[in-house]
Amino acid sequence: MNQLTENIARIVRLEDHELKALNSVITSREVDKKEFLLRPGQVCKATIFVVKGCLRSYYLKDGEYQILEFAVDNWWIGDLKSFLRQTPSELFVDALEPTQVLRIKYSKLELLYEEIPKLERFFRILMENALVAHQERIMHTHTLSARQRYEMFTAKYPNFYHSIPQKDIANYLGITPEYLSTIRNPNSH
Amino acid sequence: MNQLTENIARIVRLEDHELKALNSVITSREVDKKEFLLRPGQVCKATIFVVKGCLRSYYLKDGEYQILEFAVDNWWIGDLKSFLRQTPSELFVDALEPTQVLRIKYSKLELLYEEIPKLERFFRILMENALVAHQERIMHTHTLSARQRYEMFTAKYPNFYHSIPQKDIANYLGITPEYLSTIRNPNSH
DNA sequence: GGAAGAAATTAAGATACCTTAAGAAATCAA
DNA sequence: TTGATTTCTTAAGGTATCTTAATTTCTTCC
Repeated sequence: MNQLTENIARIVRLEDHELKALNSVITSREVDKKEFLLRPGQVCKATIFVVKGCLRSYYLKDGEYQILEFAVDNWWIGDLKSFLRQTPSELFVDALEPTQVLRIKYSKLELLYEEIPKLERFFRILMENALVAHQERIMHTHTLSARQRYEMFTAKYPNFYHSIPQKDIANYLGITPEYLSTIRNPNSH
Repeated sequence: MNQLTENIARIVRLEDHELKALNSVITSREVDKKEFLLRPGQVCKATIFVVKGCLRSYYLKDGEYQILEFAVDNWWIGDLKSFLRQTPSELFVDALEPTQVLRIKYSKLELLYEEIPKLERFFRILMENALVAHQERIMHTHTLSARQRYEMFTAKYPNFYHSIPQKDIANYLGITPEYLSTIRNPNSH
């Protein structure tokens, strides 16, 4: 068992032979800080699970970068659209710190779904939960001020937010680093 | 076959007996304009599929309503979080026009997943696609101006946007109806 | 078909957040 | 450790979008 299969086993019960089949398609990798796992134009061939560390995904629009999401311990990342359709990605994925990841290739996962129907269930539930989180994020951007969104962020990632550069947090929240700085200044309250 | 099973059959091939089992848990219903299918506090007991018409989901924050999404022909709606966890909802779901819907109860769907593994695949894929759409919506709110988001909206719902009140489109886009009005004014270009 | 209500428009003043810029602090590389 | 680079802070002026409010247009419903 590794951290990924443990995560799966928390949702669906896998038989020994299923665990074995699953483990045979998981590859491990250490990612250096600032190293890229995906760049625009490449097809996202594998889905990435973070064992320990922090990755981010972002894209370029009019020369500016925009972060889509962070992935910390026990979460998944990649370019979902590119992965699902095996089409060229529009996202960068890189590491904010030295990070250990596990990966499953698209081609292997497709076969595995046939072999292990419970894996299909796991990913259905994973996608459902991710969708709920995205809906909540959309609600927060519509209903909360920049300051409130920052407070939500620090509450959601209490162990991580100090190791993510402030300008990246600001970018993720959709504000400028200068404005985040004024928000954080206690005199601004 | 109905419009829902046709939609499913486009993604996964169902045997006759599976179709039959599926159809036995689908209930049909006409919804009047302004009629509610869900209110905060209620548990979202069924997932809703729109055959024809238009529903919306929204919530109240500080006395203001905020639309989360619209569902038009061939799309699904509800309070996903409430549905998945069978906990009290925070959302309203109501009809913007007379709408025909099909519904599947949570309790029935849970059983059906055991009986028809292909249904699990269908919903995995449905959730994946919805997640991609939500990611794109988040990217657009961060990268596009209000005017560009409005143009995306009319391009995405060419057959529907004129039947949705402008104030609701504005609300969905996260702007005021007054501002949408000035954006739409050709003199503002 | 007309009255009452709701939605859309227009405009003026207000505000949250942005841009630019410069200095201070932290991090990185050698 | 030190110099170079990146990040963070502070502040002043600017812009997209909001608020309020008044007017017009569109719906609803009896």
